[in-house]
Amino acid sequence: MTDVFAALLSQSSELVAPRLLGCELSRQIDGQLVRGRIVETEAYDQHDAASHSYKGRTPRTEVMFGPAGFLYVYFTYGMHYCCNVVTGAVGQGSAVLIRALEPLAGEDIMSSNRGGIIGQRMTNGPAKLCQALQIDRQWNGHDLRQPPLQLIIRPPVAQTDIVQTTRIGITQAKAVPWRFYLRNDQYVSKV
DNA sequence: CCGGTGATGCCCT
DNA sequence: GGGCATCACCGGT
Repeated sequence: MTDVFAALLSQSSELVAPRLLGCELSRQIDGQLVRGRIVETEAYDQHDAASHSYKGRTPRTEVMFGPAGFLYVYFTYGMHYCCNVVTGAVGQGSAVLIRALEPLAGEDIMSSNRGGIIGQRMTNGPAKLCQALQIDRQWNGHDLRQPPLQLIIRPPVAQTDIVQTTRIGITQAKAVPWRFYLRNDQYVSKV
């Protein structure tokens, strides 16, 4: 396959989730660059009771069943957005939740979007980083190869720098170890 | 630092 | 109508 981006993301969410650590989300807002390094992810899959796609295709989860490399944005708890990178083959219903970023550029814009918060609490949670990058429902289904919101693939991080553990904030399939984060990274949402 | 809790809207049963 | 892949704030330590 010549399309490296699609080839990488077309793998299972369980494989893609650790691979996205060290990759970057790049966003342009009013001509300004806002960028962050992914430091924490979680995998979700159709055969996974914690996944939105578990009960099959619905209008809400339609994007999850589409091609890899697109963004699945969902709204939860009446006020928060979270974003996922769709993975796997078409029809598979799998995605990787982006749970935390290390800010690399545009910290002033992120801080402004976050009500003035600076530092780790600016982007150390899935809804926090969406707020910082101004990602909401209108970005659901966005092609992550296209500006103004792109996923930048970086070389894989060393296996020894990755911690694998159980996912956060779910009530189903709590034992499944599909959360991945960078060891000793201060921007991870929770140790 | 820690745990408890209220805010608030949409999706699916 | 119940539950939710969350967050900020509050009070006690």
